Amino acid sequence: MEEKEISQAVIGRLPRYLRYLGELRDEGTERVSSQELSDIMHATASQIRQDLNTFGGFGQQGYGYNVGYLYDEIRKILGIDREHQLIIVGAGHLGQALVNYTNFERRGFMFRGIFDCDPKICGKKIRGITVRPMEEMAGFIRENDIDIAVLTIPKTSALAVAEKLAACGIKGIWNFAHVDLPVPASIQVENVHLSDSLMKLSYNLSSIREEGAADRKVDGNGQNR
Amino acid sequence: MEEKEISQAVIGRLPRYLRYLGELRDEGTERVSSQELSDIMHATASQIRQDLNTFGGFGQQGYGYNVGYLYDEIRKILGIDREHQLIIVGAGHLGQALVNYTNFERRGFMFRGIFDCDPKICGKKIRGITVRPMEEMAGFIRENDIDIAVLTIPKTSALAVAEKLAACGIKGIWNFAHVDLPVPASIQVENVHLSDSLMKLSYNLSSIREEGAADRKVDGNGQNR
DNA sequence: CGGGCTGTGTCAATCAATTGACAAGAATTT
DNA sequence: AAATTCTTGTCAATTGATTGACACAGCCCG
Repeated sequence: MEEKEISQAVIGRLPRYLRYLGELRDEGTERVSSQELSDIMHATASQIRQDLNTFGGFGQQGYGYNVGYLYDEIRKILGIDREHQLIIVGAGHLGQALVNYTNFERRGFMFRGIFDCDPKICGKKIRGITVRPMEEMAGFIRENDIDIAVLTIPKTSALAVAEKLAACGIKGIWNFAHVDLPVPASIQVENVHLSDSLMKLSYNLSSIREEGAADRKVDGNGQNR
Repeated sequence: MEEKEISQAVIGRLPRYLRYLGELRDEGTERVSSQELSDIMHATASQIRQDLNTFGGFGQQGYGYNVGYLYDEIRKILGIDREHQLIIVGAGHLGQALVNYTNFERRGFMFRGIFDCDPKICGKKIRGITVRPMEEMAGFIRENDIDIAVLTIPKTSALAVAEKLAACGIKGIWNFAHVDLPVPASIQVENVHLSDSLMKLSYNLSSIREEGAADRKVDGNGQNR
């Protein structure tokens, strides 16, 4: 399907491009040059052109990029031009918070089911979705064409659940459990290790940077430096 | 304070080292070699040695690394050998979920206050912490030596709040709002852009990898490849 | 409809990160 | 106590990512 391996660094920047393009589109801007984008996003124009060119020539010399067209193309590249069917595994606070966050559905990530091993929670409804027992998970995935499972369970049970998910043919796992999941390479895992992120912040706090207190500098991933 | 700039790539791997070292320590292992760690973590031994050596010679030739000692040293490097005082700004689902997640406190990240602009929520208690109106935030930060603010508010209000936080001298922001915060460089921002993370997963789903369905391969950040 | 201008696509150069190789120090064995 | 094994710290080589430079395509103005 793909010609040459595309670096995760580039992929990681696409959602950010999409975000700024969406804003431009919403305010009625029709065209944008890599230089203008670069000014807004605090990235180099060269990087923007290089990144976009990985996927094809979306721009036009002397004109720039058409905002709406580029926006749609990036959506296609990211595979968010169609719906994804998700389930939440683990109906704890975080699982419930994610279900209640409607922005995901606006982007085509549809929560179809919630599963939990605690029988006390099963039957309860969260934003209209019934919490089901774990035993029903495998069947549900197959019947409802679920492609992504969101893991919001403690690390202790994460491995067992991941194996179960792998067995019933899930394609991707959005993993909030604080472990690395040893699943087959055919399953994509995207980790959200919140405490790791917090520790990084902690490190950056302690290692005070002088930097002459320049007003601000945001890197390509929107991180301050 | 620091001698040479240390790359964020290295910092990003420290929490993962810490996690595996913690597990080794808990199961009573006293010493570990970079080779052994490399086998467990699926990273190259060379990278582990290189990373650790950025901060000093923690190991001993012919012996390896002392698990407990290395664990403590990495904690110090990350600045999690002492308590951090946090507030949550935005008492929505996500904010509440984070407050209820006790693992952060176990690592020294103490939630001291919750703030929200909605007067209907103010006064409510979440895990014993009262939700306060935004007006009290600046005073609270100063009085309680808060160093980190957790931003779990919609993107529309995030910029204004970030400015307010900057004005009252916060040191770090853990940003869950889907915007880049233009704060002074003296304030550290760690972004958790959940929808970006989901989009990355979506991309990796669509670009099917053949890879001979090798059992698994986990990269240095615990991502499958 | 031609000339100047703009701005992409792309190649080369630079910079950064990762991996490999090995000398030398410390532990362990004999 | 010498020999052997183990394993770090570090340097060099490689690989990967980012930036800079520019030819040329297409727009826009007169």
